[in-house]
Amino acid sequence: MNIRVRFAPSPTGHLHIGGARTALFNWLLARKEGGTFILRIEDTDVKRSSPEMVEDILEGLQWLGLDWDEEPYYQSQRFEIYRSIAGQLLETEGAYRCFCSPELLESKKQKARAAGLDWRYDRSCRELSEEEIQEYLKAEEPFAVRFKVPHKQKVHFEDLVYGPIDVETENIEDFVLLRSDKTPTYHLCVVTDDTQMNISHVVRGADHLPNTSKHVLLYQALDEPVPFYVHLPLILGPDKKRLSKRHGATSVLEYKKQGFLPAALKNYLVRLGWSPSDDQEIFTEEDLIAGFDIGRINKANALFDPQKLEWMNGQYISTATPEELAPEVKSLLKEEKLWDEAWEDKGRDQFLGILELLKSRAKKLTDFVDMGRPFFSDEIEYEPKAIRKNLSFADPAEAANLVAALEELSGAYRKLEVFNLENIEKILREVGERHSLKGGKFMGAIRVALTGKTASPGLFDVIVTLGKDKTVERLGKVPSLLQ
RNA sequence: GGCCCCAUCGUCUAGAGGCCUAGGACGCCGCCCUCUCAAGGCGGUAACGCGGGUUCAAAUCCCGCUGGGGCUACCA
Repeated sequence: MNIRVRFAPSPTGHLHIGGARTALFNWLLARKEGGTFILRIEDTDVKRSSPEMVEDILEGLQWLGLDWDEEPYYQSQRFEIYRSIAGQLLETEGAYRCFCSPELLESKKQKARAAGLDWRYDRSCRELSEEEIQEYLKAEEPFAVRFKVPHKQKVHFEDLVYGPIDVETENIEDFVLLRSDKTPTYHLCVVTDDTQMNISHVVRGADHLPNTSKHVLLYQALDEPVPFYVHLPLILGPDKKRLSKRHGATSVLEYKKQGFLPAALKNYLVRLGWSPSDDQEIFTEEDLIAGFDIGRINKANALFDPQKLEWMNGQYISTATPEELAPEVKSLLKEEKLWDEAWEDKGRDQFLGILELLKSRAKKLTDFVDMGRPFFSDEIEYEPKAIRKNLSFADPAEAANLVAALEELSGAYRKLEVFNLENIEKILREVGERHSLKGGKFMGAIRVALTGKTASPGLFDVIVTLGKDKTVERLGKVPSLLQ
């Protein structure tokens, strides 16, 4: 079977977590089966769609590496096609003209609601006589085209995730296909396009489950084959509510900005609603494509957990090589004005060494900037907390002792020919002992002097990486920092 | 309200009648490693919503309830 799937976002909003997951599942299915993944921009709502959002969606997909086949389709360029299908349905009496004005419908709706009744279009235009219709037409009354939902029938379809679903047509409204301004609605467009684009599997969010019966009816009226349906459980916010701006409803590009890796985000997303047959959590892209299986998609909605995403991202950063991380970190450093072109050539090894030191500690790419500041910049920010903890002494004698020890250490380092890990540690421990300073205490003070922080990579690594000159210089600043 | 869907640790999930004393992952807690913080290693915490059936046997099948979600637009 020739698998053709589509991701069909509406550019009325950003490409958010939920949309990205839908795109990912479509993409995985296509790539696994050697099928085709197409992108279709559903911009039929001219008022609410915007080119900026189209741009956001394309960029987001590109960032995630969800490459589409064929040129993207834009529904706004296909209005004539939808109109002709609507015309066809009018002819075959699968649809009818509705002359009710939106205002009239709104007031009917209000009234019904006030009376505590549930409202569905009352089909008052469905039985209009030919004369009445001609009269309206002659008067150039605007009309919408509504689908003629068959009476007392059962609509049935099989969803590959949710199984068999049956709905009584009595519960389905005569929905609008063409608005009175002649623009087509979603229902008409999806069915038309999925048919014309030969879509084999409709993979979309479960929020479309109630729409599906309408679509099946449309296929039947058009005498077209119904595609396979694969509805995906919804991703809800940590508060069990629909994804909102506070969590995942922001653009995936926001995650990029926050220092997430596309591979990590994809990996996290794929586990929302899908699980492998074993306990694997981290997947290479090849694993994912090979192991993806519609049969293992879950039915229950999932809650978005930012903590697990961070963990996942940290895993990807930890296992990445410094070379792989370098380009991303470079651009972040550039933004912060911390980038030095020397890192690209003669300082390259040192730069990579810094990344190596930090990567197991970083959860996000932006952490390289925060944690790496002492290495990338000479302007050290001394955390007040760090000074308080490691450079504060009630007893002046203690402070003097520390200063003396640091002076001795600086002197010894200055004279040190081979400034390597082994020698550095040996000297430091000796000096500490000579001044009766406990290892932790001494090193804590040095850590603050060198990095301004309470936490850093291993101190000896820091010293070697910083190099003799910077180490000595920073150690010399301690007296002015003491409290 | 009506219609549709769903229901295993706080979260993501494994589980397709006996393999379940319910497994893994995140988080949280503790220990180890240790110069701090991570990473890593080890251990712990914690769940089958409730009630009826069916069956020798039910987390797994059926029904009801409860709870949650979605849809209910001339939005998509």
